Amino acid sequence: MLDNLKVIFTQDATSLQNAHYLMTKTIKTRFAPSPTGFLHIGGARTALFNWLYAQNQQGEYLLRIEDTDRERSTDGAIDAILDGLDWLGLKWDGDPVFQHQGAKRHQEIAGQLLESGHAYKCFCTAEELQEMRDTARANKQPPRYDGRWRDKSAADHPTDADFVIRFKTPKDGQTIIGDKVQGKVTFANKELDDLILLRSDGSPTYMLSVVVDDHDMGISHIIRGDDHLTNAARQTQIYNALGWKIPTFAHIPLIHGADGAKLSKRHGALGVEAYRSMGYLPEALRNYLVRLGWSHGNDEIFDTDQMVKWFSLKSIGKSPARFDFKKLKNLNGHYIKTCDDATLSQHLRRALPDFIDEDGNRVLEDMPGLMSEENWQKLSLALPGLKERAKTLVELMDNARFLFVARPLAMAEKAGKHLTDESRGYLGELLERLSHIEDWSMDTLETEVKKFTDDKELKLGKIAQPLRAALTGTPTSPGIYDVLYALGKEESLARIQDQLS
RNA sequence: GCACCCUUCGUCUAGCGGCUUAGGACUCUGCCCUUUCACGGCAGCAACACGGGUUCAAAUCCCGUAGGGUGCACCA
Repeated sequence: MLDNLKVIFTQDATSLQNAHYLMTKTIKTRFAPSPTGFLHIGGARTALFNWLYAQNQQGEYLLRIEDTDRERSTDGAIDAILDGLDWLGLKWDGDPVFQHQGAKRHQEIAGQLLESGHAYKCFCTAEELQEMRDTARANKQPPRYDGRWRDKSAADHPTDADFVIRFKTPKDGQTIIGDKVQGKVTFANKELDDLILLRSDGSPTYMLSVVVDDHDMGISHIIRGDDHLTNAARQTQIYNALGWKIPTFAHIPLIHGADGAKLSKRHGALGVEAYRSMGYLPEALRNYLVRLGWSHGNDEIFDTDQMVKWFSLKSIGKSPARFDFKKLKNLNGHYIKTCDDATLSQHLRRALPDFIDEDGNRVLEDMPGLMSEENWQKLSLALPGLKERAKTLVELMDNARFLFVARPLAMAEKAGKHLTDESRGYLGELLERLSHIEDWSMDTLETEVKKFTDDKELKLGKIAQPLRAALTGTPTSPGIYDVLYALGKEESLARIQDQLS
């Protein structure tokens, strides 16, 4: 920021104004996942809120990978997170920041804190610390570091032992955080012990790195899960020790599983890519997620523009929400229905190879092999009818199966019931009429079939059901004219013929 | 154990002292529409955790109780 300023100072007045604007007005949010696993649903919502707030304020939304724990961070997890955000449409501004790359700077700041007397060397061994915690617990005391090296002078330090750098938290008084969601939250300083800034191998811990990075990146608003609420107090103390401006906090409540407890595999603790594989649309997931904790009156369905326009930290509630697949599904049905065919096709192609059910089992495994370009064409003809009645892409594809199966069709029991001697007779006559149709369009087909039922003085159901059975082998399907049309004349006639003998 | 946070229909929530016989959405049930399924339309079931205050008036403010959650690592 300072470097930028210098450059701008040499330029004209407009730039100077811009610089001032940058210094004081720019809203910057960040999403800061740790790459130790996939991007789960809670993280996705945190990212969404950060993204929405930045959009709403016309600010920036940055991505920082918190990989200071080199042991547990994996490239696979990083890819999964980036891919997940991309799919959800929560593209970050600029390049992602990798926290471990700032280690030097973090160490420098730790040194600064040491010099200014805000931190100290602690020579405790792991065993000592464990013992400390055990005794505390045995005495029904909170397990905390007792500060035994806090006031030791350099003369008392061993020369050949490993040490960590600890932050010297204020002993008395309280730390107050003003939170946009939680309101004013007060912690007694005696509740907070001296946290570690630098490990014995010299590597910085999360608590140090976040503060330094958020400061250096110019983050104005920290929106994250409320599991970080106590961290906010600790971080506030570090900001104060450094004399840095404290960013605005907004700690959002967590998402629980359907049973009210922690998210389990069954109830949403899945990577967002799992939702893609279950056949959910990103806009549906976004819409569902934004309503978990945030509201705009009685509104339920938002397109992205509306979300951005209406989003505010003020309207975020404080109580945790439970994850409910039923509602997600309903929303998904809505977005499938309203999605244009071309986009829907792309989603289908992308997700089809990985389709799973809600238990995570692979489904429709034979479909990818079935889907020749010709079949995708066929599918696109049937899409308008198909998307009306599917709540997930998996369901949609499953319902589309009749398009691709080979003749003669296997007949489901409930479908076969419609094929009686009587109905076969009608089908035969209808077949004759259909074979003369030149213009195989939905309108013509409808006219022709209606004419047939009029002539015969039949209820439409009398002929539609047997026809459906013959054409699809199933008791349910899209509208019968949709089916005839998508199948095409040749295939339709052949399928009817198959059932006559 | 200690600290902090939370508590309106089964679920997500509206409500921010009187407009409330507490509204919407999902789920469920019934009816209508109808070529099946789905959509859609209509109707119905269903909640202010409990106990004290404050006030002319409380789901809304305060205090307790109970229940739930989160945090308390050389993880992030």
